[in-house]
Parts: sequence; structure tokens; C-alpha cells
Amino acid sequence: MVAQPSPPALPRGRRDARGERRRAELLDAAIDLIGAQGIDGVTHRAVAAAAGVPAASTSYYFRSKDELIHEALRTLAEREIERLRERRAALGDAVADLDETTEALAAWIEEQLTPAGRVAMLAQYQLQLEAARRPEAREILQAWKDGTDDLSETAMRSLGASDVRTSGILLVCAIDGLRLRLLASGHAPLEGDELRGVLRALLVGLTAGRPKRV
Amino acid sequence: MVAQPSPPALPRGRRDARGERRRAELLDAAIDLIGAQGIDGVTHRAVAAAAGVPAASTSYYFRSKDELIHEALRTLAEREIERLRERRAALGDAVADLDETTEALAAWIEEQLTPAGRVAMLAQYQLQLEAARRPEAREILQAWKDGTDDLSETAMRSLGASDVRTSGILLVCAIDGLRLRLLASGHAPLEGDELRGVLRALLVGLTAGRPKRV
DNA sequence: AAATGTCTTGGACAACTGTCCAAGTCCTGT
DNA sequence: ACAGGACTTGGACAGTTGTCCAAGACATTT
Repeated sequence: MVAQPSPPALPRGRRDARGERRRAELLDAAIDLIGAQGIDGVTHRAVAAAAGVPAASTSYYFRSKDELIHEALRTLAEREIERLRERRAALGDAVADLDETTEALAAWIEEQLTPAGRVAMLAQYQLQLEAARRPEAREILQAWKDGTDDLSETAMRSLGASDVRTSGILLVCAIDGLRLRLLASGHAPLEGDELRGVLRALLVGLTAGRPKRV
Repeated sequence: MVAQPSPPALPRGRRDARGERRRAELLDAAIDLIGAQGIDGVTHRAVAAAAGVPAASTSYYFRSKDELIHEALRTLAEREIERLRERRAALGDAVADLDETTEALAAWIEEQLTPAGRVAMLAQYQLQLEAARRPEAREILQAWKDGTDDLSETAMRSLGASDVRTSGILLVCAIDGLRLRLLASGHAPLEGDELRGVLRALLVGLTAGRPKRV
């Protein structure tokens, strides 16, 4: 019996730091592809080419294409959740001004309309559609959603909203719909001031809502 | 020179009613596939199988897969635009109550959470993502967007909102984000009354917004 | 009934895909 | 220095894909 040179393409115990790095590069490339071409743009060969490595690499680091995609989506969510945590921490318990919140939101959205931001956004929406079909993707999305809801609630609280849960959800949904509209239309409309006007109206509406019960 | 039996798979002038019907069936099958499996679930063979016709049919009626997909998305949009027009006409210029508008919105959303509604919704969001990448899809979406904006503005006007353009856009975006959230989470949350509570809060906010200018 | 076009369809083809292998390289602990 | 394991990679394989063709079925007009 010949000594098996390595586990048959199942990197169970990874030791090498190189390997870890290459794996991360492959995931980066996969995330970019998801954003730029859609989930089905992710093929072993395309990912390898985008990462500048030989084609067989992807098969070595991931048991299957499904696992590769799953890990890519998980990594994407992980990163974004980390960002949410930072923003949440920065917000703290301070009382916020309506104008500065408007400005912060607008700046955040505009940042996402850069080419790189667009790709990241597209990948995120792709994940949402995937979650609508596959429960595994839904699990990935869950923590992300909790993060955005939490951040949004905090923002509404610091604006003095009455029902922070409801208005928090509404803020998340409205922003999500707005971003998708900007994406889908090539973000031609709602430039600069108009974006701010819409955001301001939204925040005004959500804070002015009386604590009415149903 | 042998007499060419037919234009080489380019059905320029269609006469036969049979052909028109089969073409429509293929488009139906393609739309369903887009919703159920995503745009890349659309393959010549899968569409033909779903429509219950031989595989070569799709190549006869559509010059390429791209055209098949494009036509399917166009048909999807066409149908939905027609529905929007009906609703718009039903709304008319009447003054609406906040409660009945809430109920109408909730009923409409709940109708979309049925299995068939889910598939249609998924196809729509797929089109939005496609539009983010391809200008051709953007053209398809344009008329649809105009229709929803128009309906939404009308609704806000009949609720007595001050700035119907801004609040109309916000209503569209919030509903769009809300539907996506319901889709992505398997619409477990926001059942029944909570959905109505959120919708009501949204409408209250959008109508209570003072006519503030930036 | 014959002609003229559309429609129908089984089969073929090259290109691409996911996956796997076998032989090599490199690093690390001893 | 050397052994053992992780890493690397070119190539191969079968399955799926988009597209096309050629031969026939069908309908309608002449």
C-alpha cells in the first residue's frame, strides 16, 4: 500500500498560512464575481482566473462549488456584520440630530454607489434572493438582518422615535428598497440633494409618527 | 440550388396562430423558471421540458437564449404593468381612508406570499438585479417603475399627503424593501397583525410629514 | 391536388462545466 | 538532512449547455 500523499482533496486540518491566504483570495474573487456576474458567474475556472491561480485550486480548497458559494456568501455577511457592529458602537446612546442623521445616511448610500460599492451591494441582494430559495442562505442572512435591525433601532431611538421597533424595521426596509431602486436604474435619478430630501422626509415621517396602537 | 425549406430558424413573419400560442407557452414556462430557479435556471432544455414540448422548440422561436430571457422579462413586466393600470383606474380621484388603504396594502402583500405569488415576486426582483447589470433590462423596468410610482403617488394624494412625489417614492421603496425582507426570511416574521401595524405606521408617517423644504 | 410556406423535432456538434487524479513542490518539525 | 504532510497543478473525464441542421408534418392558398 502506497503512502497516500494527502487527504483526497479534503483539507481537514489546515496548517499552512499560505493555504489560508489563498483560500481567502479565492473567496474574495468569488464574492466579486457574485456581484459582477451573479451567482452563476461563479465557476471553478472563473474564480481561479479572477484570483490569478491555476484552475484546480478551487477544487482543493472547497469540496464542491456549492460549498465555495456558501462560504463566499458567509464571508460576505461576516464582513458586513462587522461593519455594522462598528457603526453601532460609534452611535452609542447619544441623542442625534435629524440633519446629521440624514447626512450620515446619504453619505453612506453615496459611498455604495461607487463601482466597488455597487458590486458589494449586488452581491448582498443576490444573497437575499438566494435566501428566498435556500434555507442555508437564510441562516447566513439571519445574523446580518439582526445587525441591521439593531443599528436601525438604535438610530431611531437616538432620534427620539416612539416605537423604535416598528420605525426601525421601516427604516431598514425603506433604505433597502431605495438602494435597490438606485441600483436597478443605474442610479441616475435621486442625485445629491434629492436623495437627501427623500431621506429627510423618511426620517421626519418615522419620528413624527404618534405612538398609535392598532 | 435547392429551395430553402424555411428561413434558417428566423421566424420573421409569423402567421400561424398555433405558433403564437406555443411561443407564449414557452415564455410562461421561462417566467416560472426565472422565479423558481433564477435566471440561470433558464436553459433551452429546461424551458422546453417545463412547457412539455421537444427541446428544439425554443431554438425555433427565439434566436438565442438571451432573446428568450429578454422576451420573458418583457412579458412579465407587460403583465404587471397592466395590473398596475387597473388598480390605478380603480383608485381614481377618490379620497381614501388610512385604515382601508392599510388593509388594501396588507391584502395585496399577503396575496403575494402564496406560492404562486412568491415565484412572481422572485422573478421581479431577478429582473431588478438584471437591470442593475444590463441596460436592456433597465429599459424593460422603466415603464414598470413609472407605473408603480404613478400608482403610489395617486395613493398618497388620495390620503392627503403634502409632497406626493417624495412620499410616493418612499412608499414604493418601503414596500419593495418590506416584500424583499419577507421573501428572504421565508416570510415567517410580520404575520397578520404585525404586518398591518408596520404598514399603518408607514402610512401615518408619510402623511404626517410636514411640507418641509430642504 | 399541388405548391408554398410555417411549424416540428430528433439528432449532432463544439464549448463549457464540476470534479477528480497523479505527480510534483514546498514547508516544518525532528 | 530527512520524512511527512500540506500545498500545487496540468490534465482527464463525463455531463450539460447553446446552437444548428435536415427531414418531415401540417395548413392554407392556388
